[in-house]
Formats: sequence, C-alpha cells, structure tokens
Amino acid sequence: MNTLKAEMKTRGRPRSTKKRDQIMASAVELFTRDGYEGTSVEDIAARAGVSKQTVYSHFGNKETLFGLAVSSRCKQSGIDPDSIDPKMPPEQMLPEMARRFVQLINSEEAVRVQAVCISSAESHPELGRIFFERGPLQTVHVVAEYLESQHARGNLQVENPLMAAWQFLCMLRAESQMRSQFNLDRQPETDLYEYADYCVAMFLRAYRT
Amino acid sequence: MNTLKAEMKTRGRPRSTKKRDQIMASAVELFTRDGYEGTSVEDIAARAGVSKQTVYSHFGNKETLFGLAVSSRCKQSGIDPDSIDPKMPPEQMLPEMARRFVQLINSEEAVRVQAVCISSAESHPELGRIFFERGPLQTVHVVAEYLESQHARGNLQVENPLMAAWQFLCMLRAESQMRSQFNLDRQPETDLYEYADYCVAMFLRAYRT
DNA sequence: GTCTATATACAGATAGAC
DNA sequence: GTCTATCTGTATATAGAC
Repeated sequence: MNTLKAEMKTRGRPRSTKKRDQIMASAVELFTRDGYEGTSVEDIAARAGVSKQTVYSHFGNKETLFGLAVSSRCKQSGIDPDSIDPKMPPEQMLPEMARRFVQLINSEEAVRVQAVCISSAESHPELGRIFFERGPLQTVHVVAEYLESQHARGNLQVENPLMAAWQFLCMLRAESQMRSQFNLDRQPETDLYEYADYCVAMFLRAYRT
Repeated sequence: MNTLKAEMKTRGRPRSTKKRDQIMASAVELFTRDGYEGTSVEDIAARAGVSKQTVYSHFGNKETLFGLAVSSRCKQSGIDPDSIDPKMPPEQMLPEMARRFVQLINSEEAVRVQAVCISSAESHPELGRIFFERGPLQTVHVVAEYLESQHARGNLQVENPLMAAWQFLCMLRAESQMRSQFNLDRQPETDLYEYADYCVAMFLRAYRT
C-alpha cells in the first residue's frame, strides 16, 4: 500500500492532466460561444465537472485561461502548404484551393473563434495578433508563394503576388463569411462552391498570360 | 413668469429629449467600445450625467437600450447611390467608388459597430440582420446596379452583376479591414489607396469587354 | 421626471478541511 | 489536488422622496 502510494508520488507519472484537459475543453467551448464577459468561471467548472477552485489552482485566473483557451484554437494556416503542388497548373490548383478555403472559413468553429478574437481584440490585443498571424497571414503567404511560382513558370502574370493573394482570399470570404458572422441563414454548400468557382474564373481572366 | 411656465408646459414643445439624447450618445459610445456584457447601465448613466433610474425610466431595460443604440449606428449604404453616375465609364467611376469604400470601412466607428454586431449576433440575432441589410447588402446592390448598367452599355462584360459586386467589395476589404478588426497597427492611408487602385485594375482586366 | 437609497443576484477570487 | 463554504465587489433593477 505504502509502496504503491510512494510510487505514484515519486515516479514521473503524468499528473492529473485529465481534469486540466476537461477544463480547457469547457473553456474553449464556452468562451468561443459566449465571449469573455459572457462566460463565468463557475460555468466552465460546472461543464468540466469540477469545482471552481480546481480551475483556479490550475490556471490562476480567468484571463490567463481565456488567453490559453482561445489561442489554442487559432488554427495554423487554413490551406495546408503540403497540399500545394507548384507543378500543377492554376486551372486545376486554384479551384481546389478555393473550395477547401471556403469550407474552412465557414465551419462552425472557425466562425466562432474569429468572432471572439474580433470582439476581444481591444481588451486582449495579443489574441488579435495571434489569430491574424496563425490564420490569415499564413494562408495568404502560402497562396502568394504559389502564385509567384506560377508567374516564374509563365502560367500567370502576377507582378505583386502578395496583393493578388489577398484579392483571391478576400474575394472568397465574401457573402457567405458575412452571413456566418452575422448569424444569418447559411447558404447551401452548392452556392458556396458555385461562387468559389466563379471567383477562380474571374481571377484567372485577370492574371492569365 | 406664470405665463411663460404655462406656455412651456401646455405647448406641444419637445419634452426633455435632451437627457434621452445624452443617454443614447453614451450608450452608443460605450456599447460599441466595450460590448454588451462589458458595459454597465451605471457607466452609461454616469457618462450621460444622469442617474441610473433615469436611464431605466427612458428605456426600460439594458437590452432594449442596447438594440436601439447599436442599430442606430448601422449606417445606410456605405456608397451613396446619388454619387453613382451610370454615364461615367468604369475606368473613372470604379476607382472613386473603391477609395470611398475603403475609407468608410476603415473608419474608427465602422470597425467598432461591426465588431459589436458580430460578437453579439448570437445573443441578438436582429442586430446581425440589421447591420447586414443596412450596410453590406445595400452597398452590394448599389454596386451591382452600376455594373449592370455598364454591361448594358457594352463597357463591361458582367454576366452576374451581383456576384461581381461581392467580389469587388470583398476584395477591397482585404488586409486593412482585418488589421482594423484584430486591433493591429493600421496601414497608412496611401497603402490603402494603392491597394484599392490595384484591385480596380485587376477587376477591369477580368471584366473588360 | 429625476434623484438617492436599496433589494437581490451573481461574479471573481480565497480559506481551510480532507 | 480537490472539494465546500465564504468574502468582497459590482451588476441589474426597483422603491419611494422631491
């Protein structure tokens, strides 16, 4: 008995990360749903099935928990750099990128995380920065790099790849993104894709050699 | 003396709308700065120079005041329809529209109102709808109408004016809009205009006849 | 109509038992 | 480490005097 207890203490065995994880999961869920002010530590504790004090002993205070929870969900680049093939011509590559992108930014979670970052950007400036750098900025650089490669190959004529990448991505956000953000009825997925294809066609007309 | 007093009472002279206006102004200021949960009725009363009870007697409760205050700042169309001249060719009209638009959406107030509408869209769905309809939707229709007229005149070839209008406006939002929303360092105005001009050029290449 | 004073509820954070 | 119980501040909303 004693040996077992001693073992549990002395061994580097993982401490109870279980409750910590439960708290984190609850925090993410509630903060991204109700925002910072709209969420209480008690709510988080209740949803995680622990007491309030347990939350405080793990994270110190509400603000620290908020920063950790939200920034953990600021996803790395929406478009996976590995899915980009510079040898693939724009006529095939761009439609694929476009569809993947509109799907991502219209996902329930992406919309919520973004809304929280926007609404708390003033009181928590680091959150705005983290979201922007891990999300949009990464994505736009991935796209810009691809466009530059196509320019070099003579498939496109893009003098300013970075600006062109902004154009491409921001066009795609468009109406559907707004509808998500403002909590209006969603458009059916087919409409999203139709618009995405329409944007790709327009983009190609403008930058084709 | 008596006559004057009597006059003030009996005449249909505007009742004390002064305090009401002060309360409204304070409410707009604080709600758009700190959001719904982050603003207390007492703050609003203090800033307006009245007591809390005066706020309640005018507006009943916090939620009603919030809806009135924020929706009053959901501006009508960003681009004034009267400033659009269908006889003006796109090469001149679009740059002007573009510059006016980027200036508007990057204004301090526009950014704040939008942030509040996004963050409270879930708890106050009517706000999201009001903002969307009075702002982006109006604007996009104004632009679409112009594009259609140019299509009819043979100046542009735009099969789907509405989609093209979304493309045009969403491209212009772009990086600067995100920087505003996420509370990052602003870009200088010259950069905004440079990007706007770049977008107009790109748009014209894609839709020129 | 407007104020001061108050009722009621709940927030974030801490103390101390186990 | 985790819990229950509690402190302290502040929020919305109301009551009643002037």
